[in-house]
Parts: sequence; C-alpha cells; structure tokens
Amino acid sequence: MLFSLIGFMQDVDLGVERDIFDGCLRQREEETTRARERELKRERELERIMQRLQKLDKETGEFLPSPSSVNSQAVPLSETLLSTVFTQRSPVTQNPLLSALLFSQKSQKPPSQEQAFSELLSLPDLQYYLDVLESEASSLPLDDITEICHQNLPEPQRENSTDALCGVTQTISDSFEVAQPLLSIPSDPVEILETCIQMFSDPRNPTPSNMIYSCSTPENQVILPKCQINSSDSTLSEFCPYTINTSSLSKPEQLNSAPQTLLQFEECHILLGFDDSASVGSVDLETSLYAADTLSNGQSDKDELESILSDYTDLLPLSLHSEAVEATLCETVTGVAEVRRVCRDEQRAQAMSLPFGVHDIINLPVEAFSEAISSCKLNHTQHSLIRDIRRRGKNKMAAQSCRKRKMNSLIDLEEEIEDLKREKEQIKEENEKNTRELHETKVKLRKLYHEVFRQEYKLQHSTDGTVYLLPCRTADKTNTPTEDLPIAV
DNA sequence: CGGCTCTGTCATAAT
DNA sequence: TCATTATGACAGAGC
Repeated sequence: MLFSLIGFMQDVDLGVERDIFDGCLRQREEETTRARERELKRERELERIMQRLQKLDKETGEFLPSPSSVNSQAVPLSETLLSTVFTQRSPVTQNPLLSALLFSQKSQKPPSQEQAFSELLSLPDLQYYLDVLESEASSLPLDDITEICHQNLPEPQRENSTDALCGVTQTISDSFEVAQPLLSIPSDPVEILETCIQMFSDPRNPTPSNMIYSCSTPENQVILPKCQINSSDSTLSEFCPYTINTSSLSKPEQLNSAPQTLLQFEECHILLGFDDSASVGSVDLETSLYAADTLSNGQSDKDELESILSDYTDLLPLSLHSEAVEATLCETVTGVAEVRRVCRDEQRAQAMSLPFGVHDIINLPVEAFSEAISSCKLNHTQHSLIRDIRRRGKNKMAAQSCRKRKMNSLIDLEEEIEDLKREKEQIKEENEKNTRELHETKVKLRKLYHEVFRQEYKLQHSTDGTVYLLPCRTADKTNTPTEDLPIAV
C-alpha cells in the first residue's frame, strides 16, 4: 500500500491522469489479491501448525500426536473446554478447515498443547477475563475480577464459564508443564491464569514453543507471540518478547511485568518498521547475503545462505502473524525488496554500532556531518562505512530524482510530439488552403489576361519622350474618349 | 522460465 | 581538491 501510494504520488507528480486512473485500478486489484493471499497464508499456516502438531504417519496415513502431547500425561483438554470450544461460536468452529480438522481428530487423539492453547485463547470467556484483567488489574485482586467476570457474563456463558475457565487454566497448566517442567502449577484456576499472563509478560520466560497464540475475535485480538531478534545490535539482540499485544492490553504500564521490554520492542517496531520486523532473524542473514554478494564466496556459500533463507522464510509466517505486522506486510507487497535493501545500511550501521542513524548520516549538511563524525571517536571501518552510507544514500536519492526527471522529460517529449503532430496538421491544412487560393488566383489572372490582351496594342512616342501603350483602334483616332486614354509606359 | 519493470549501487563525468 | 549531483550501466528481486 505504501509503495503503491508512492507510485500514485509519483504519478500525481508527473501529472498524467491516465496513470492516476491506472494506479487506482491497480491499487484495487492489488488489494483484492493481497486479501486472497492473506487468506491462503492463514490456511497454509493453520495446516502447517496442525501438521506440526499432528504428524502424519506416512505409512498409515493417520495423524500421530506430537511428542509433546504424548509426553504430557496431564489432561490435555477437559471435556468442558472441548464442549465449550465446539459448541460456542468460536473462531475455531467457524473456520471450516480448522473445524474439520479438530472434529475429525477429536475422537481419535487429544489436541496438543499449542492447539489447545490457541483454542482456549479464542474463547469468548477467556477474552472477557482478559479484558477485565486488563482494566482492573491494577486495583482489584484476581478473585474479585473472577467474580466480576462471572457476574457480568451473559447467562448461557455464565453457566459454563467456571467450567470453561477450569478447562482453560487446566490447559494452560498443561502447556506450562511442557515448557516449564519445574514450574509449580497452582491449583486455583485463577492463579493459573494469572501465572499464565505473567509468564507471557515475563521476558525471561519463553513461551512453550515458537507458536504465536492468537485469538481471532476481530474486536479484541489477543496475540501472544514470541519474537527473537537476532542481531548484533545490543538493543535488538536481547531476547525481545512481544508479550501481549492487543487493543486492550497494549498499555505496558498496566501489565505488571516487563514494561521496559515491551516498550523496547514497540520502540524497535516503530523505529525499524516492518522491514526490521520482517528481518526478525534476517538481520544476520541480510548481512550474510550482502557479504556473499560482495565477496563472491562461491556456490557453496550461496547454497548455504539459500538454505538459511528458506529456513528463515519458513519461520516468517509465524513471526508475522501480528495483525499490525501483517497489515504492513500487505501494504508493502511490492516494497519488500526495497525495504530489505533500505534495511541493509540500517543493519550495517547497527552491526558497526554507529552512533548516528542512517537518516542523519545521509541528510545532515556537510558541516554538521563533518562535525558529527569528527566529534565521535570512530575507527577506520566505521568512518568508511559512514561515508559509504552517506554516498549511497545521496546517490540513491539522486538516482530517484534522475529517473523522475527522465520520466518527466519522456512525457514532455511525448507531449511535444503530439503538439508537433497537431501543428503539422494545421500547416498541412493551411498549405492546402493556400494552394487552392493560388489556383483560383491563377485562373482569375488568366481570365484577366485574356480579357486584357484580347485586343492589339501599339507603342506611341510623344514629343516629350513619353512612351504610350495604345489600343490599335484608339490610336488611329485623333480625339480618344476618356476611357481609352493611353497608358504611359 | 524468460522477459519486463523497479530499485539500489557503482563508476564516472559534470558542477 | 573535495563534496555533491547527474547519469549510464549493471545486478537483484518481484511479477
């Protein structure tokens, strides 16, 4: 979207109405395509998650439970929770693919931890608890919150909310049993829920797997991803848990733990945008790719890098399941490559721990720039990198303006061609008109000539030396009439 | 899979 | 002489 917008703006700059119209059409088509791709991606992701959790036995064609679910002998999902999941209008049941998969497996195998977790987070009950937790967490004890939730729930939901919560917390405890074998599981469901939230909020506690737990209720989405920024940059290389990101839970100060880290992540997100979100794990990769590109280390290195890349892209959909990131992804479908390229210098700057941002390096005036780099103690590599970044950045802008100028001049030339064609037509018409008029004039002149020279004339010299042209008939007369006066030659 | 387009980058000339 | 700008050429990536 962003880049289509830029393209659109460029079109506006160019002042070509046809391009604007085409841009709008293209934009609409791209949006449709992106929506379709998003849908497909979701389905693929679900399938992959399901396959990961329920490994398909190639010989029998049956789904086998994942080792984690096999190892976990604790009750994976209570019947109450199952009934809640399958009877209420949860996103699980509304998704035909997931629903089919779940129901087909329900009778055979218990769902795995991740599956159960994603299901439980899609429960309206849990959503309600989370909302209240978020709004009341700072003031009320959890018991009160539970009571409030229970009282305020709609009647049909209240009936089984406690059971559902028990199932939910049971499943949470199951999940943590896998991830945190040493964790003591509280017996009270509310305590378990609290522990769960704290676990997700705590940067020191990784989630049970690389799964992103998402509740897809549209108005209140809960996303519990785990982001690991793999970069040499000190702020990014830390484990950066994207704890709870939801419309209602996005205020970090309302969460009791890890506000600093959440803020840090959000800062990273804002500063680096999607490109760096997308480069979760690709920071080193890009550098490596660039190194391979510049150093030409050979085919083996390339293969290795491609292998890394494929691993990375395999992880991408999970890492990018956040709605915000996904929206940005969709907005930059055509711009991903550019974003990666833009990222390169950013990544290099981070890798070299440069004290300035790329934007400043490129856009500072010469004096300020020189002063800035002289005021900092930079080694030779950093210094040359800064110079390169500035040169590349300026050259990039120059190339952009150059291309824009070229485009403008092309358009001007086309307009000039059209003008010249029109002028040519006008001249042609004028020429034909002149030819016609010339012909008519010639005809008239011929007529006049014949009229005038129908008679014979003679020259007559007077005494004063003047020569007269006289018709023969008048020359013989002594007294010529007025109209037949002789013409002086 | 080849062709097209876009964009960043480099080399080099011009300012 | 240095920094910046302009531009042709090339390569990589996406479509």
